[in-house]
Amino acid sequence: MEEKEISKAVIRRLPRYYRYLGELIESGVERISSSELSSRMKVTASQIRQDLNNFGGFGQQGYGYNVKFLYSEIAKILGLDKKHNVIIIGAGNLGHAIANYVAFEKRGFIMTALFDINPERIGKKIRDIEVLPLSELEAYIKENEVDIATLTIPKTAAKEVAERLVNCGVKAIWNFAHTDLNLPEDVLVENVHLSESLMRLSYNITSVEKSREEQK
Amino acid sequence: MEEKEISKAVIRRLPRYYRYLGELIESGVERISSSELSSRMKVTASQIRQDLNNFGGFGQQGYGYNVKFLYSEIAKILGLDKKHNVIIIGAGNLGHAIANYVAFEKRGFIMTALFDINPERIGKKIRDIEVLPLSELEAYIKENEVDIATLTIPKTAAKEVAERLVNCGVKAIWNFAHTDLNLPEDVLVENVHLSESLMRLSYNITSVEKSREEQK
DNA sequence: TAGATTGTTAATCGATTAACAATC
DNA sequence: TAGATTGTTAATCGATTAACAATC
Repeated sequence: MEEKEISKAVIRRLPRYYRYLGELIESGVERISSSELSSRMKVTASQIRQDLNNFGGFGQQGYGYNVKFLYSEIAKILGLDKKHNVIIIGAGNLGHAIANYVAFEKRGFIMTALFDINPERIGKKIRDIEVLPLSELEAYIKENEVDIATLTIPKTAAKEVAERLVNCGVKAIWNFAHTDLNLPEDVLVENVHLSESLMRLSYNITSVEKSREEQK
Repeated sequence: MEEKEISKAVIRRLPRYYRYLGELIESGVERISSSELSSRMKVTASQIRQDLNNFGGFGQQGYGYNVKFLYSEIAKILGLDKKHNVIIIGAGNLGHAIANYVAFEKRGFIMTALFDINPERIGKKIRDIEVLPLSELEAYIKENEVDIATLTIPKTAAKEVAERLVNCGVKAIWNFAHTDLNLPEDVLVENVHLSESLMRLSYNITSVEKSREEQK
């Protein structure tokens, strides 16, 4: 009913609020004002209050925000109160790194299987997650619930595999391949383009150098 | 002299233009109009022209843009025409993945060394990049030019190592640790927070589910 | 109650899109 | 020359910040 349509900018900031609140809990802080959080996170207090109020009034006038309560509310908003089964296509180093990262499980992301085409990798286990042959992808998805498919394969294979996933009904893809996947609108794609990230850093290095030269 | 101050939004899009232009070159396209590129990239033609004109007039009225020329101009803007020496702190799976990704070298990012504290990893080689003990970090940086330091270590170690890097004069950090580094203003930090990316995907999954429920 | 701080409206700022004159 | 398409200005849209009344 209340369709306010949350902007991407707000969503981009939510996980960061969540992370800071988690740290506050660890250090035993029970309540926090938007201005105190503002100085820690280096964003304006106004923005914090605006962002949070997109989802409801989590604070209390004169008091601020209860850290634990706000933390759990943001968890709900982000869907971290639900389990998500995640498969990983591509059991190379990057696939390994993600499968090994146990903190994901804590947030409800359960890594259930890896897939690869390399016979040497098939059958091996990472933690207790088995590496299956890519040829069994469809059969696996038919028998197991898959909420998120992670693509850690070269870009040459990515588009084809993505289509196979979509044909099996997978609705969310975490894409590490260096390419855009052109998929139907109802399929959610979250891209992690490492090379683009590195180029942005390179851009900033370059523009600092240029402005230093100009000062001479 | 001409300090227009390019917005972050523009910089975020530049590597994507670069990628598409690279693909166009590969498929033999010699020239392209902003509207043709617009339909491929799913951004407005107006935005493409605005973005590019921040850096100069690369096109020609009535013709469009020469693909190879524009590609090489964007490369220059991104600093890809210069070599950047990159070290990697943390020779785990993620560090391995990055060290193994040869496409970075093509763009001028030369991986020169890995560092780790785990004795089992020290001395090993990835391609021909050696894994050195973290204790030698300072000595290495003194003797070798390091343009970018990559942090692929747990967040507990990240802040301390980042400070060591800054003390040695490193001016750019590519940070994969799940934490913010609070460093001096003149140190450039590019964050890759994988868990935040996964949470954004989870948010979108959740909000699709919610809107489906509301429709009932 | 007085002080603190939120929730929310209004003002500002910046980014995107539209339009069109310039020009190849 | 006529047609196409850029470069650029102006209009619109959206996001951020400021301000303050509501209220704990």
